[in-house]
Amino acid sequence: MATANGAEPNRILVVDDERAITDLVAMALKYEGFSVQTADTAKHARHAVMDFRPNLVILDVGLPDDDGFTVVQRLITDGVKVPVIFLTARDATDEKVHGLTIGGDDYVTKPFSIEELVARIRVVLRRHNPAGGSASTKLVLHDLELDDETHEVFRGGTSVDLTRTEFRLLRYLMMNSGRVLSRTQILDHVWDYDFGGDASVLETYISYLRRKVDQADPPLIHTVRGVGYVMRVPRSNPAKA
Amino acid sequence: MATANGAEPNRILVVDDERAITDLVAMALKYEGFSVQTADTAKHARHAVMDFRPNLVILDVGLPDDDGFTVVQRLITDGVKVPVIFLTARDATDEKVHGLTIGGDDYVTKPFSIEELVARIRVVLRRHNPAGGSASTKLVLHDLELDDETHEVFRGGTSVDLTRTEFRLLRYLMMNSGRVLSRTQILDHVWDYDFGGDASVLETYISYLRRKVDQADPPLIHTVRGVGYVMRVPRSNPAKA
DNA sequence: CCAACCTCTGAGCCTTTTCCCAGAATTCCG
DNA sequence: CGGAATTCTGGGAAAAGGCTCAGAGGTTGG
Repeated sequence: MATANGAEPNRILVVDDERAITDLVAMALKYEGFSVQTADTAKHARHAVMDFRPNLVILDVGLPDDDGFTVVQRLITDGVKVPVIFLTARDATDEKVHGLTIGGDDYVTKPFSIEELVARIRVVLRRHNPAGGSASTKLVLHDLELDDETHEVFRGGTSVDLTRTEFRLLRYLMMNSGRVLSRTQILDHVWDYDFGGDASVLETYISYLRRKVDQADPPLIHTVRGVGYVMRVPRSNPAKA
Repeated sequence: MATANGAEPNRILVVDDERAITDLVAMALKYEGFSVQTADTAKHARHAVMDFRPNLVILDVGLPDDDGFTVVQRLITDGVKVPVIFLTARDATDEKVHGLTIGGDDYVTKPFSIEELVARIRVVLRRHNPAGGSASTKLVLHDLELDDETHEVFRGGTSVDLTRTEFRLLRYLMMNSGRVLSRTQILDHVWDYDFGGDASVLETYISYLRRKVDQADPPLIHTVRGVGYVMRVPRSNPAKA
């Protein structure tokens, strides 16, 4: 949840000149329970910061009127202290993309997966919000643990090595444990937004995950035929003697 | 932490006429928990010292209106006693610079790495603040020790020789042990702020470090594929709940 | 001025990961 | 039970990521 038990939702400002990006991100974040505003230029961004007072800014460094670093400098000058997650192009050999992580901010390269972005948002918000921040970075389901910060996964106390995609998929499933997720939903969240491939990858990765983390009893990853997948600890089944 | 369990944060005044420098340093130091103010001339600096009462001043010697040496003399005349870290250009082999450090102060040549500057700050503050300064200068992880003051590194009691870059990299990794650090993050902190190269140099240095300090068992430097690096003593069994 | 040392680059090599495919297995339903 | 739809899984090709080495260029100190 984006809010700590009923408190005000966190406000997030999304700044990018590509409409497709802001729309995509805004929709995803709203669904996550955040309060979202968007801006498409550095100028609008500065106004929005003053006005909207976001708890976090997602900022494209390739803005037409100003680069992201400058925007942040201006904010600091204005006395505004707000964490930033930068969006950078994959081929960012630019000098512009330097020193961005100095202030404890983070960055995500385009194209990204929604899941990845949301995960980063949570990490940054937790770091900057020690108040409600005793919440750990760990997801737990039965004897399966996933630690976002250290990137470690344990099943029944034993460490398991996962690849990046496996890790993201498992995180998404665990975050929504108990809820049945459609293939499309999963694909849209876990894979990069420009993924054009076949949906069967998902099945492959489910298979990988089952082999790596779901050999133990009881199984936690369940197929809902015709619908999708769900993670949960199965209710005790009396049919079995 | 910049503060000893909840005490007042240390105040640092950053004086440089280049806006990019003060911003960069201010951002980094704020994130480290210091309280920071900036000034861009000697005149402003003197006012800020009176006003802000910093515990430490970071002072460019190449100020437009006055050189750093004079600024310090004035402060002494005014009866203000505050440690100073001087910023000098790389080619300043002047005796002047050496003269500057006689008061237990220190100096750092531009361009510097954030990591290096922060390390120096801690050393100077500790020296001038023996009160709360029982914090040791040693970093320890398993049987690996790094002593900031003596610049020595031991693995399993055996001394290891590191070059400057190796040492800085190792220090940064150890300081953040348990946390996965991205390549960009490491580059931003450990390499000089004007470094324009690509991340492959980091891989080279990781390789050097592994050869020099991580041949022993268990390995402490771990690659998190697709993410970055992390130092930790591997655990196959986490604490049970 | 030379020698030693350090930093960074680029290339080659190897490993891992991702993705796609196709056949096997499972489930559903009449 | 049989057939269709759906899901699972192993194989393999292509791409990505990471490691190491040799050497160029720069700096330092004698």
